[in-house]
Formats: sequence, structure tokens, C-alpha cells
Amino acid sequence: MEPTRTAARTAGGRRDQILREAARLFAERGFHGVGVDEIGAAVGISGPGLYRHFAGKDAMLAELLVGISGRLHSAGRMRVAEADGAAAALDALVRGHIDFALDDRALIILHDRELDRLRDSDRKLVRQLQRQYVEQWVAVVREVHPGAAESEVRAAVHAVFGLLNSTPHLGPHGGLPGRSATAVLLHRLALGAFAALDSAHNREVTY
Amino acid sequence: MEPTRTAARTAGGRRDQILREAARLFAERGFHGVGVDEIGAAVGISGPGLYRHFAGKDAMLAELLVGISGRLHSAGRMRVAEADGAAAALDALVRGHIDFALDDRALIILHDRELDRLRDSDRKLVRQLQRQYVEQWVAVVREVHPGAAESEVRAAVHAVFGLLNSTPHLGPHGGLPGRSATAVLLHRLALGAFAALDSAHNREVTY
DNA sequence: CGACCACGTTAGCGGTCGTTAACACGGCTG
DNA sequence: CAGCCGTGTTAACGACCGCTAACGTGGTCG
Repeated sequence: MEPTRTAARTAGGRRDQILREAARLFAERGFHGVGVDEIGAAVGISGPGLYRHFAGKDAMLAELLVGISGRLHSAGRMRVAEADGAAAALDALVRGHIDFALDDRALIILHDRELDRLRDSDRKLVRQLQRQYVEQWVAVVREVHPGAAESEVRAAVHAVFGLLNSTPHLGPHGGLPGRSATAVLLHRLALGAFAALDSAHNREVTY
Repeated sequence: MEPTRTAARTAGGRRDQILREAARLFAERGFHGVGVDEIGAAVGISGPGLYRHFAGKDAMLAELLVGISGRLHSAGRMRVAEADGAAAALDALVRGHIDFALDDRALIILHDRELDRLRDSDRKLVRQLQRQYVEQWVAVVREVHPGAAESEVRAAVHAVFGLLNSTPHLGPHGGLPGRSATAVLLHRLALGAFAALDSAHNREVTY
């Protein structure tokens, strides 16, 4: 209740509120398609007032992209470390990624759509975090499906990311089942795709 | 060799050339991120010269998106009609979509990224073509995997689109296997994902 | 109380962008 | 040859956009 804490919390909350709205607008109409006045209007202030909280429009995007890549990466690392065995680790990775895809739809969209709009240093950082995240997956998937070549596994991981990230692109319109049902379905589809890696070199063997 | 034919072919070729370069640039930097001068420079003319071929920047995007949705839809219809049985039809749909994803990468990216930048009528047309294309897939997948509910199948189809469209997002940097190997891998992953639909209601039955 | 500070406001600058206007020029046609 | 048409040029306009400047205001603290 101390004024400093309250002020700090208010300021931080303000920043977060701005970031949330900016993410939504960027995802809807693209980074270049959104003006600072719109972002300001979305949080009740107007235009240049945003510059009390951020250095500029680019800085908002940078913070969003670095944030989501970092959270994906660190959450993945934690889930793998806590998992009991490779299969459980893959299960946890899939589950965690689905949570991100369903809960932070806007960020997932921005994450692979507006990366080029970043300053060089930020873009390098984001790309590095993305690469490390992919490598976490590749290591786990290779352990679960040892028969596949590494390049195949890497391509498969990217493909499964595309699969899991498909729901954000469906827009907010309904049509797909509830959240938990969607999560279960995506989980099953992802593991099914990975399972297809096993029939790579020895087709028609299990029949 | 007749002058009229040559002129017509040159004109049409010019339009196609502009559309190709515009698609590439739009995919790289986003619709709003590309200026008409850049598009013109990419084809050797400069800026406003484009207006001899298109009504405006929006018209180029519209023609690109309507074109790709239409080609996907009609090619899908043809492949399904020619296929012998549901499994073969699904196989042909997957194969055809992979061809588009690998050969028209820029258009695949634009196809679900810049749809909102279209005039209402064009957007409705594209969405209708997309919907019809999805329904082709849903019908075939339901035939191959009769156990799954329709909403599940529809979500799965969208997810597999995300999977198949993942390679364009990898950018032109290498790292993934050759074209035919990638095609085979994607094909396998897609069918693997759909196969997971069967273990929906009756898990652990086939063991 | 008075100074400061966090947080806004409005006005305006500089640059970019899509588009139009006016003009030029080579080739086909009557 | 005269004239049109397809295709391109440059100049410029109007709108928009990101950002800065200058100013206001209410709450906190010495």
C-alpha cells in the first residue's frame, strides 16, 4: 500500500496494458498498419503519451518479441528438466507450446511475422532464443524417435510448430471446439505427426 | 510472331512479372512495408509506371490473393475428382498442397497474412474460396477417418495446413533437406497427424 | 508551502507514401 | 505521313505517421 509500490505497480501495469493492446493491434493489422494514436486510444491515452513509457513504436515490438521468445525458451527448459524421461519431456513441450498458442495468440502471430521489423541486435537475440528452443525440441524428439535423421527431425519440429500455431491464425471467430478440447486435439495431432517419423526408413514393416 | 500476339504476350508477361516481384516483396516485408517505388524498381520501371498495369497497390494484392485461393481450390477439386478412392484423394490433396507450399512460398505466406488488407468484396471472395477448399479436405478426411467428429476434423485440417505451410516461413536459408525429400517428409507428417484422429475415442485399443 | 516528478495533453515538424497530372516516345494503322 | 495507343518518365499534391517540443496538473516529500 506504500505509495512508491503502488506507483510502481501502476506504472508497470500501465506498461503491460500498453503491450497487451499493442500486441493485439499488431497481430490484427500488422506492425506498419497500426499507428501510435491507435495504440494510445486503446489504453485511454492519446498518441504521444506512449512515449512516457516506451522509447518508440519499435521498442514495443522488440519487448513483445524478446519477451515471448524468452518465455517459450525458459518454460521449455524448465519443463524438460522436470520431466521424467524423453517421452514425458516431449509431452510437456507439446503441452506447454499449446498453452502459449491458445493463451498468447497475438504474440504467437507476431513471433514469426514481424521479426524483420526489429533492430539488428534485437533480431539476433530473438533468433538465438528461437534456435535454442528448437534445439530443445530436436534433442527430445530425437530421443523419442531415434530412427530419423537430424535434418528430418528439425524440419519436423518446425512443421509441428506450424501445426500448433495454426489456431491463432483462425481468428477469434468460433467454429472450433472449446479450449481444452482443442488443446487435446492439437496434442494428439502433434504426437501423431512425430510418430510418422518412425515409419521413415522401414515402411510397411509393422503390418 | 504476329505483332498483336507478341504485344499481348509482352503485356501479360509484364503483369505477371510485376505480380511475382510484388508477391516476393510483400512476403518479405509485409504489404505496408513495401512501397510502389520498390516494386517498380524490382521490374526495371520506376514508381508510378505500375499504374499502367494495375489500378493501385491494393489491386496487386487482391489479384495475388484471389489467384492463389482460386488455384488451390480448383486444383484441389480436380485432384479429388481424378483420385480413385478417399485415401488416394487425400494423398493427392496433400501432394498438391505441398507443391503449392514449396513452389509458391511467397503466395502461401501472403495468403493468410495480408488477407485483411483487401477490399470487402475481394476479402469475401477469397474467404469463400478458402472455405470451399477446406470443405474439400474435410469431406475427404472424414471419409478416410470416419471416427472423428466434424469439428475435430475441421480443426485438424487447419492444423495440417499450418504444418504444410511451415516451410515457407523458414525463409530461403538452407538447413532443410532437398525439395523432394522435404516433400516426402511433409507428406508423411501430414498423414501421421490425420492418423492420430483415429485414436480419438478408443485409445489403446489396437495394442 | 514549494519543488519535484510521473504522467498526460496539444501543436507541429519532417519524412514517406500512394496516387495523379502532364509530358515523351516508339510502333502500328489508316 | 498523321495519328493513336501502349508504355514509360518526372513533378507534385495531399494524407498520414512517428516523434519531439512545450506546456499542464495532481500527488509526494523535504
